[in-house]
Amino acid sequence: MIVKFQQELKERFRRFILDKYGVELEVITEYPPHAGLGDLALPLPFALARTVRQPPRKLAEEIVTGIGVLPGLAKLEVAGGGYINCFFDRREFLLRLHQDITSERKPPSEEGHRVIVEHTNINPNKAAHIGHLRNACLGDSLVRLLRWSGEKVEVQNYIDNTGVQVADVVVGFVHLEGATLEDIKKIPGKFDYHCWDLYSRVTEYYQQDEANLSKRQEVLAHIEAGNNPIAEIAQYIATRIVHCHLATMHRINVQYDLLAWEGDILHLKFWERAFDMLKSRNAIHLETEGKNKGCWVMNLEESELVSELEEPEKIIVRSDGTVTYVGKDIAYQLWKFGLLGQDFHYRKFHQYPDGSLLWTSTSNGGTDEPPPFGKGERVYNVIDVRQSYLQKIVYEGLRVLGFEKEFRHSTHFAYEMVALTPSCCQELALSLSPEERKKPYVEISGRKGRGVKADDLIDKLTDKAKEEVTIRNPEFTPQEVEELSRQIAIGALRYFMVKYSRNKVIPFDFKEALNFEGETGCYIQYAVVRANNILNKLSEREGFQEKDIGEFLPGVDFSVLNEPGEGDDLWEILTLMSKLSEVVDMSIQTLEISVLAKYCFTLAQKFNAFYHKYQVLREGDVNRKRIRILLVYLFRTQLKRALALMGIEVPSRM
RNA sequence: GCGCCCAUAGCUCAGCUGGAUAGAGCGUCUGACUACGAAUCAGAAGGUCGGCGGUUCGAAUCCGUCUGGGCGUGCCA
Repeated sequence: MIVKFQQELKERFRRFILDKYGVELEVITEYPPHAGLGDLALPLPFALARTVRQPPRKLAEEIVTGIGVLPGLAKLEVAGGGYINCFFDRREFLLRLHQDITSERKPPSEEGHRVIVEHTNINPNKAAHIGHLRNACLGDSLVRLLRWSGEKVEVQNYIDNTGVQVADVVVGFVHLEGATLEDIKKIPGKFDYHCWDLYSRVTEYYQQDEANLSKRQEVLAHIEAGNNPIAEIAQYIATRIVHCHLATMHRINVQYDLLAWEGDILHLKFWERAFDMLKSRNAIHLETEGKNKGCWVMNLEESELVSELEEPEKIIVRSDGTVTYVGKDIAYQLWKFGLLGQDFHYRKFHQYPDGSLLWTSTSNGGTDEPPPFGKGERVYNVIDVRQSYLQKIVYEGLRVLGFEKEFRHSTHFAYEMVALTPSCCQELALSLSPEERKKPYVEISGRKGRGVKADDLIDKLTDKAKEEVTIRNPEFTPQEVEELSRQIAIGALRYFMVKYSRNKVIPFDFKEALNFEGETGCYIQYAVVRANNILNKLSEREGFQEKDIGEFLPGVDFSVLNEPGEGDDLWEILTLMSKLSEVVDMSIQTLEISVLAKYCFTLAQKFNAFYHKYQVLREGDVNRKRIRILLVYLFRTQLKRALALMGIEVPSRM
């Protein structure tokens, strides 16, 4: 809401500078370091001083006296070496803020462009781990932010069901366990956990004797050929694991619109189509000599990527004729933009408890009337930073095909990995080599079965939350405790996963992750719960209803807002609340969910301080009381909204 | 070798496109619950912003360089 207000101000200053000094300047606003210096600062005189060649302080004074009275402002002041500080008219601002926070947000228009966000993308051969959680929390938060800012968003989850990783688990079942499809189907309990252990046993099996690797090749060949028992086993494993992953992700409030299966990209010959396009554009060529003889390679000599490579070429099709992951991904990316001239078939895969449907791609026998998928205007791929180079090649593929706009509209949402601290490994009884022990952290490795499983972490968090809830509320029913601790656990987890900037490695540590105090999701939830408690007590004791606020507002005397003590305290929180949409824009622009996370925490902090300092229920002065009620209500509404953008719910009590 | 990223308080991190006294959380120490529930709050201690140059009226922020660490650079994904 503060953005609109600022634009009006900037325009007034821009025109004044143009009239008086004949200089066209972009007026920049910033926030003063503390509230005493005003609500908005204009460093404009410094910029003007350069062209006009006069001291900034003097210019600032001229501008302040010359520009006169501005709407919405209480006063202007010159400060420091030449800042112009603006003080808002607090009453007017508060009324605008109330209007803004209580009005409905318009839903995205149906005919608008569609944005595609791809995230999660876990290989369907083992349980999800904490690294995958970071991906899903970031991706899902981005989805929520985009939707809130009015975008129509389609969420895709790519399933690599034909790759090496699934093949390895098949090797495990068939060659290590001697299991048939029927045996595998009978495996009870957490199937993804079973595969987690099996997968690392297969890695050991390969290490015992390199000849064992031939089993992987056999299985891969069977999967590719299709219509055989091995392929059936692979598909069964992948599908069952995907259901496990969906269940895990559902626990943390993450949903998808479409599962895109790599197998379908192959069966429907997406790659062949993309291959033709690349060939006809001479974007790739068949290498006839040298070490890449027999491969189709993309020439990157003219790309800025060339400096990252030893060879200015990237193999797209191997000499045995199979396509690499990059090739498949180019085809997929083309499809996402509606550039491939081909489409999947679709059928329903799963229905979420809220009624929304998850669709899946399929190679044949799809449902008659699926909703439209693909044809995005912009595409975000949430993939960890280690794949930056491959992502660049995928986008480069679009560019060399002449799709300049789509190239520019492809965004790799890159984030750093979650790693394990040596102490965390010790806690999990994971063995480390002497070199690894010396490192600050070690990578998670599904292959080695080294990692913290997502469900285990969620369980731990939930158990701890249960303890805490029960200590504080021994009278709660088991169902209440269950629901509240779920919300608290997920809040803690989701906040933990987004509070770090994305280019920071998270060295995972149970103590930090299981914390409910300080800068945590729980802290923020607690602030909202407190605000709700006040509103609930008001309603119990005085029959207050939230809609009463709109009615008493016109009659309130707002002079309290201008008092040095209380006025300034309230004002600080109110201006902070007004910045949510600005923070959301910033988060999207920089792809930093941590910006929003930090904002929520700061807002909660300010409220907690207010909570201790000022009483609401027992305040005798009517105007004071009403303004405090207004603040509590606006705070509650705004922070709850901000938390929802990170998929964090607010418990009714805690 | 080349490319990308990181280095700020004992620990984990913020610090927006350069701007007004470098901020949080955890940990340590001192205080505050007959309640709008202390999963909280108030206060204290703790920093030559990795080193050295440069640009600028002004640099944690931009440029160069060095050091230390991480990750890429596959006919794996």
